[in-house]
Amino acid sequence: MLDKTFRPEEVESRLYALWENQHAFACNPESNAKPYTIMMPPPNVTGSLHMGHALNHTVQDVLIRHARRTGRDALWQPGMDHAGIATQMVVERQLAEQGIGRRDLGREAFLDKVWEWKAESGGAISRQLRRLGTSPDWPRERFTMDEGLNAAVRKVFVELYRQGLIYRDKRLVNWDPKLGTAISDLEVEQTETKGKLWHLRYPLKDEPSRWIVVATTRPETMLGDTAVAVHAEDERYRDLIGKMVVLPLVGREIPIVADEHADPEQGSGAVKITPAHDFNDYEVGKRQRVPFINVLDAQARVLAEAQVFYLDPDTGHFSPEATLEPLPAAYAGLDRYAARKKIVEDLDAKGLVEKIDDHVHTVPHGDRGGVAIEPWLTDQWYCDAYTLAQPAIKAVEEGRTKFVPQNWENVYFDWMRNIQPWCISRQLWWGHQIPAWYGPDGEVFVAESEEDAAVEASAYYGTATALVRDEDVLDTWFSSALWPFSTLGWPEGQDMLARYYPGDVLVTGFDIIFFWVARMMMMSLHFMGDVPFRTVYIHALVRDAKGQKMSKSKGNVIDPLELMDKYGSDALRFTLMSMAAQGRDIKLSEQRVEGYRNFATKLWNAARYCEMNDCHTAAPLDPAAVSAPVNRWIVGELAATAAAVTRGLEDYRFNEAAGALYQFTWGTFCDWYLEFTKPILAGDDAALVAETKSTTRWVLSHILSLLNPLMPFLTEELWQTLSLGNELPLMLEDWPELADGLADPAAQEELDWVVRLISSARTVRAEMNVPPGHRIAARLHDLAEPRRLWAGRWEEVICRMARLERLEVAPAGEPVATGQGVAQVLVDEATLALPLADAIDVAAEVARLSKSADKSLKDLESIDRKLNNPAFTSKAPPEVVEEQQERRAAELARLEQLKAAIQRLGAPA
RNA sequence: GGGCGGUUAGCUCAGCUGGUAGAGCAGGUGCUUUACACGCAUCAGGUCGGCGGUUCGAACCCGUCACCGCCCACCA
Repeated sequence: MLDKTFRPEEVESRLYALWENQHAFACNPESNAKPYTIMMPPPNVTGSLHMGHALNHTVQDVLIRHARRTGRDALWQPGMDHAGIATQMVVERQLAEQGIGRRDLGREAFLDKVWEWKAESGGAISRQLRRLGTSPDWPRERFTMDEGLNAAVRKVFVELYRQGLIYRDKRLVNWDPKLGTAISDLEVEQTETKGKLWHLRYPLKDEPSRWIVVATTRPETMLGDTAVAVHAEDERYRDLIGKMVVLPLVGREIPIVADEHADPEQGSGAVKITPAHDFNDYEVGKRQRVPFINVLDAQARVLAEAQVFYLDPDTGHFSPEATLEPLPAAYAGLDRYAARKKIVEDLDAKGLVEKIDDHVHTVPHGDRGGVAIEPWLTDQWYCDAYTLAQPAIKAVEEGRTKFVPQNWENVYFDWMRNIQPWCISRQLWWGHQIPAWYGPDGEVFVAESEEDAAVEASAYYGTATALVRDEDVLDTWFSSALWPFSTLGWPEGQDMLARYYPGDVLVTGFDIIFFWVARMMMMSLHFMGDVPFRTVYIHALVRDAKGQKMSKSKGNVIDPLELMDKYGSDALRFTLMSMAAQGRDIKLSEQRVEGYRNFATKLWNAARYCEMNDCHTAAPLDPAAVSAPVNRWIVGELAATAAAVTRGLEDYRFNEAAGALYQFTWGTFCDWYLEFTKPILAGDDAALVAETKSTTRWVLSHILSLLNPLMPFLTEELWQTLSLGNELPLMLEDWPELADGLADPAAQEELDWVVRLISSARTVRAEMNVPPGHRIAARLHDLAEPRRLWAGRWEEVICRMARLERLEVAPAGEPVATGQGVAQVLVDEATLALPLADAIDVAAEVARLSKSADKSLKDLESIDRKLNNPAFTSKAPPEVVEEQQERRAAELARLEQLKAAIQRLGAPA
């Protein structure tokens, strides 16, 4: 006998082990079945399961479990991402606790530490994903730094380099001074910051008593100023264009130039130009051909000597070597903020600070390190994303890859059509080291191995020459971009690729459309010649109550593991599926999870009831051959539910699949069918009992089967405990495919009528405050017998109603019961008279019926307004008009009945 | 500045092709009805953000305004 409640903690690990032992998650490359592929977005090796993962992986698991059960050869490719910056930060932080810096260890030893860390604590998340019940093909798990994937990365890098799509360039990058690395545009977050706007006086060279005022939010960068720009049309400064100013504190002579960048409306209208420390100034510097002067080191401290670079106007490249120029010793080694303070003080002391305004502006910050980004002039590797983007744009335009919901395509297009060069090098150690080697003269040799590079170098130099490998590693997203094919063995093996590429669907949140989806599209199209997946399903982001992204640093995380401990994985999964239709945000409430835990318990108890009544051992059912109306009805309802669930899963409308199951299981099967059939099971019509038990078993089995992808543990446990299948676990059983035509409209209408009759009777009881135990000798009048399937079998209805409602229904045909003590219930053409004797308050009953009559009258008027409107009858489709006419007739009849009922109570209608 | 999404019951949200506004939770009332109190029954609760338009008919389509949120760009 089943326990009273489902205890997930006792079931989940046992069933999960069972599935894994039976290789139930494995794809089968040998089979003839049509493949179905989902590439798991590889979680960070540092990650722990958060709500976003839970949603993302539940969606994928539901899809893959459904595909598997519809006979597809399903591959859910799992894996993990090495997460360059995140992982290196974790390990560095641990080392820092022991007072060790990564440079103390050196590259090799540090990387050993990272691998050690990965072996010990990396991959906690894959255990947590198991906890969630996910069913990827675990033995095929890949890591972005597996040797096979490393080879793919090297090959892609080398090929793109040879095709001119990867190149090295000196330009301004987003530099994170805390992490000491370049980062891409996407890793920069704009943060609104309260700052100051300093108005500084720059004296003219020829007239030292006269000055031009520039406004800046970053006074410390003045050390690298190489011009002052004003607008050509600006009357205030027109006469100054072409004159020189002497840069205070530094003494450098710099020109006042006319440039469109200067906006007369902003600041003082004159803007200092620091081409090596500001992206706009960089462009101005190129236009005005002024020097680019770097004044900061990698930690954003002021240099002792500025590095001056000149741009060659012909080649567009910088001078390879910097010319050094001394900077004031007072600032050397100061952090940029300390330097700012001191520089402002020193300028003020000289009377060169005109004014200081409060100023709110947005400042770029690194998304990992959290410090302000420094635009910094360095040599980095770039990928020509523009060229790679063109086929990726076309593929979506042509519908070879579709976004669901489709509106995300616009986001994708906007970004792709304005795509910038992708900075792919990072000054980190953990990651794929760039396969580039330098000769003594700086000549670069890009090759898949050191040996190959050496061969190229000797050819180039004419003799064997020592090479030094580029120290940088690649952006983590570079290897992620190859994930759809690198995990399938590219470039070595082609078999898995041929079978499982391209994937069917990619499931992800919109926050990584740019980071990942776009780049997979670009790389896959370039190297595989085909899209990486046919569909991109974009789900909502799970946020906190304020709409903030959940993050550990904000401390606003709801932990899915805690929810699973408390309510079970199935409840969490079902909750997430029920909410999957929402817009962009999911605000998760624990109450909701609790509600679906209750749903799990409800189903559990329905199964327990079936077990107690030996329904689980009943004979198999041919659903087309059922005869009793109540059984025909539930079979039809189940068939409709199955169709809704299948449709929901196929259309990525998970909430509808979940909703249909919830509604049917609780609201139809438990609330009505099981109650209807209790008297049957207690009766002595052996054939009817047998059919009802078989039907009950059949419906329960189908509920479990349809619910299985959403609630794999509970359904599997019941399936196996009650022996509802044969040897196969439920997760490998065929998906229910029900024949058309199981719906029986007559039975449906009949049962619907009974439901309404009983509900109405209950309402009367409740509103009239009839004591619960009070039995009522009710009478049913005016039944249109020919319409009723059960016209000759009233005992069934009586039996049910007597049991459920403590009514004793007299056979039809007896005179209408009237009088002061009789409440009346109308259901379609029939009237149920409930003699309540002293229990009833006549005035209250009249009021109740009058309220119904009023509503009926109002509805009738509203329908009449429509029908009396010639525009409606002439323009609306005939079926809509007809529908309204039918409604009118029904409403009119109901009104008459209500009036009659009120009259029978002795009150004027 | 450009774009996207949202505004429906007290709360969280569904509502697909325009045709009688829904669910869960919370709330009120009543139930030791032998599957389930993680339950059963029942009730109440709505100007579908405002205004205008299209339409026979608008929560839904169009315009506009307000507020909330997100993305991109810029920010002297």
